[in-house]
Amino acid sequence: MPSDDRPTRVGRPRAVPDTSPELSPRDQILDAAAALFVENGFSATSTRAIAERVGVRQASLYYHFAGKDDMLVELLTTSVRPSLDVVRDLEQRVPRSTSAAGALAALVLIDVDTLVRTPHNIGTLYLLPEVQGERYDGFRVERQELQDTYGRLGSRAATPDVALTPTQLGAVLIQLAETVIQLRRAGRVEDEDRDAIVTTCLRACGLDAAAVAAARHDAESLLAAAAV
Amino acid sequence: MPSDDRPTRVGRPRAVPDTSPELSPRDQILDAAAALFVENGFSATSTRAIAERVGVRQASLYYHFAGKDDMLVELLTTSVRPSLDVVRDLEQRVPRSTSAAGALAALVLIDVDTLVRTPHNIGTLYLLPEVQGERYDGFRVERQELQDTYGRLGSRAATPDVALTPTQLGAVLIQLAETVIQLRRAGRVEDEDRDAIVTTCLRACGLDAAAVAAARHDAESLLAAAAV
DNA sequence: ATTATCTATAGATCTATAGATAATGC
DNA sequence: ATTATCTATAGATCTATAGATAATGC
Repeated sequence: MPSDDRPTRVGRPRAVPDTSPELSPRDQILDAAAALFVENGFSATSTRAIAERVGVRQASLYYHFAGKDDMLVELLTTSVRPSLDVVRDLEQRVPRSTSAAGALAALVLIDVDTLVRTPHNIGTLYLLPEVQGERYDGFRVERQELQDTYGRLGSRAATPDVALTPTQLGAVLIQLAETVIQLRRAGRVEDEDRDAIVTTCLRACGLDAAAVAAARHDAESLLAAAAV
Repeated sequence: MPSDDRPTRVGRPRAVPDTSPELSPRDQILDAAAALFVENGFSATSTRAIAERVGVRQASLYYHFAGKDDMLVELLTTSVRPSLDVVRDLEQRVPRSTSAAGALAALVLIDVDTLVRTPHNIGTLYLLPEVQGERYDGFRVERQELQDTYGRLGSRAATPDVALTPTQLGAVLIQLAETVIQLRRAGRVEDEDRDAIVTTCLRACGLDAAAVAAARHDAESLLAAAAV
């Protein structure tokens, strides 16, 4: 038989034929929702707009999701999760011999990289005012854990003349890492931009040029070891 | 005559008596809108909700504003304007003798201070996705001017071993200053938090502990001179 | 029988306009 | 006469549910 037979799906066919059948309908919806939430915000995005982008009728969304909220919840958690996983692993595995500054540099690299690679600049979703609502507590807890890790690693890396508390460092460092979100909004993010962010995080911890270079080197080995 | 006569106003009286007659109706509306936009976002805030908070009927808003958009435009511009005014003045007036690092420190201090003092944490409005729309071009131009100033002053202040371009520095420094927005979201902002931000901005430019202290000292004199 | 869609629609908004009304100002 | 409100409402949404339908799976 000719292999260009569309792998037919169960269920009533769509009125408009599926343009990306390689994704599950659920993932198609999430992708469309992400793009629209990022561009217009959550409340300004109607379920109708999401459905149109997917190519299904508005009501069909409710077969896959209970409502818009659930789409946002899922997008948020899948967006911190990768960083958080690597981070948990990293903080445990960091051998005594490795510099805290190296570990911090590795964390920033990973986090920035995740934010750059994520489709539709999903990182902006953190900034939506709706995410302050308790409906999204779970996500905010995970994000706080990431911020705390920044604070711990930053404090361990910091030179003695840095007066910031771990809490302050956590806030400042995660904010710095998220500069990449704004850069992406403005245009393409180059390798030099990522370097600039990593370096600045290390500078914030009081490291001088030589120490920054050393930390970046340590980060490379750490990440090479982590990549399976 | 007894002076507790309410200074009666022109126009039909409100159904519910005015709770803050010291503000013009226009300012009452802006204040309510600011609070609600910050808490719930722009699209999630209905004109009805704004009117309720003010204590007037929904339709009455349209006597003062053509629509929600116009409220946001006005809030945005009045929120960058103060920083921008001081900054324009500062950059011109900076005498040759003053250090660029001092000028940068002064800029950060002013900007952070503005963001801390502004009612309802209005700075968060920058982050609303709706503000990306061309309806708000004017505001974004002004903000870009502020960011460029960060870039210029930062570059002049930076030690030779700092590899960031002025553009990169501008993005990083303004992002750092705006850490205060997130801190305010989380709770009260202490003097130490502001210090932490200023110091980190200077560190980002490669300054060591001694240079940071010197720059902060220069900033004090600059600001003392600026305050009329 | 199960799955994934569709059509149709109820009910709840929400924005903006038209026109009336109740004050002060002249 | 002017000003700042009010009441009433049209028209356009928007979310979510009910129930029908057209595929595949067994």
